[in-house]
Amino acid sequence: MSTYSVGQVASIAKVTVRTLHHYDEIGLLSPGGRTPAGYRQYEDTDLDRLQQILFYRELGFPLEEIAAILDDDSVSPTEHLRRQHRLISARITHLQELAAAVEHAMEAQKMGIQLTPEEKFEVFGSDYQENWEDEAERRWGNTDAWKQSQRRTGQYGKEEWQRIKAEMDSLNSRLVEAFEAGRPADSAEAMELAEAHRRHISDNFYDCTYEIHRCLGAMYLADPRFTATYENLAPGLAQWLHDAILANAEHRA
Amino acid sequence: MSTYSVGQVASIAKVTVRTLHHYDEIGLLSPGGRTPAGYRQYEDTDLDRLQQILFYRELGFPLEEIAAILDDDSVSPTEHLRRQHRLISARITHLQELAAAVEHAMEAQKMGIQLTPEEKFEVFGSDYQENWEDEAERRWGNTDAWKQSQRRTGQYGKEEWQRIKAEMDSLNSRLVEAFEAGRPADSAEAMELAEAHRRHISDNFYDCTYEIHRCLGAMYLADPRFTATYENLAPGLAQWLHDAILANAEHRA
DNA sequence: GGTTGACTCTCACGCAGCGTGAGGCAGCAG
DNA sequence: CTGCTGCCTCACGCTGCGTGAGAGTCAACC
Repeated sequence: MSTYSVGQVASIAKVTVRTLHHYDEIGLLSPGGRTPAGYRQYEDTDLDRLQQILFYRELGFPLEEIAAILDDDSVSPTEHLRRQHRLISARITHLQELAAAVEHAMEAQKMGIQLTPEEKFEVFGSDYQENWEDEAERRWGNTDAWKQSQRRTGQYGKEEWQRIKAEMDSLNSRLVEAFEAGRPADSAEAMELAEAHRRHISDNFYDCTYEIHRCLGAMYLADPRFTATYENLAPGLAQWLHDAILANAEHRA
Repeated sequence: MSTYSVGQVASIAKVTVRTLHHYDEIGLLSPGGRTPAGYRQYEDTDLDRLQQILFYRELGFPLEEIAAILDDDSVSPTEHLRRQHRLISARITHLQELAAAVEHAMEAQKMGIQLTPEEKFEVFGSDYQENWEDEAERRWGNTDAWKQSQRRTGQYGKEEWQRIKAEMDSLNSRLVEAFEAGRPADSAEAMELAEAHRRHISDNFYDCTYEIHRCLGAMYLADPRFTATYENLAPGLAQWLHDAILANAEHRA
């Protein structure tokens, strides 16, 4: 088994020596051994690991995350490769969307059309990273709702979640208000709130059709995980919201 | 011509307020004006520029370079779009090479072939003109998403939840078994498991009609909070369970 | 053996691109 | 006039290295 010095590894992998030092420092990639003089000696297994590191780095993962991924013994090398392939594909898809958006912009410019502010930034929401914990995709990655929500939520940072939560809270307080004011669930106001609720989901998670929204309404009554949320706000609210969602779906369909 | 506050721009373009402040600080994107109180007021042209910035940023350009590119008056807007398209295409090509390399590695692994060190890193160097050092695009909200979903389920009575969970686990392992044995989703076995699933919900949570069960099946695909559960058990299980639930509902109705 | 030049080591500071408060004013609702 | 939300300006912190400084190491050539 041959060994390599930092410089050799650096030139093979096309990274700088400093980078290798850094990876050693933070424990991401420590060489198999050292010479008596203290020179780092990398082995073939270290090269393999470095390759993996560079793959994930190229895909935008922070080094800490990469360490966690690679040190997870429950994942076989083959699975790693599959995962990488999946991630790359996702990234490619995203870039293709970007390209399409650029083409779109070119056409709009030619025709002298003005895009709305929201339109202009649509593509930036979609992302290429996904939760490496769930080994999903391939066969069923074509279900749109899943793809969408996964793509979107995966990219949300703290501020996004705070924003979503803030929107949710404001929506909820409006729900409570209308409910406590005694508005019937099939009133115009209630239906509008239900519609806002649906849009909130569509905007932030996945395309929520009336069909799916109806299902959600049923869940709010049926599943205690959801019921608790609304019943804590106001007793009877879960039922009321459910009815409002139904009325709204009926009304718009 | 309408104007926008930092917060509005931030939510439209899906960047943080801090980012906009930063771009203002370094002179990359200064708002068209300020209110008497010092509030930043962005105009439509600022939004256009921001869009360009985000494009180039996504492609890994350092901000300083982006400023130089955008402030070069000798380049027409149309030229910019064309350039962006070229850059995106180049990046896609590179990623496709990466993907091919991964496939190559997978084959080598299957066959038990050892790649030479140089071979392993070939793709990382392949000279392509621009400096594609991917600046770390670190937006990583997944953990928060996960925490959120955890928090919701945490609202139960503990003991009861444990019993239910035990039952659920046993049911799940039977699902995994059947799924990994390759049973089709419309087989008798699959449908019976789906029926058991429905009964488990009926017994422990709520009256789960076939109608609601169908909804649940859809939710398992659409909502990541549910999907994660099943996909973690076995990749593809969410889809399979969804199909089995549908088949069962069809069958009994 | 001595010298040279390429290579390596360990600090240690610097820089980009923001994240994340702290502390304080602005503007509107009740 | 009080409270809430959004905005402001510092200013320090973090990641992922780049870039020397100062010193030891190694193989080669004289």
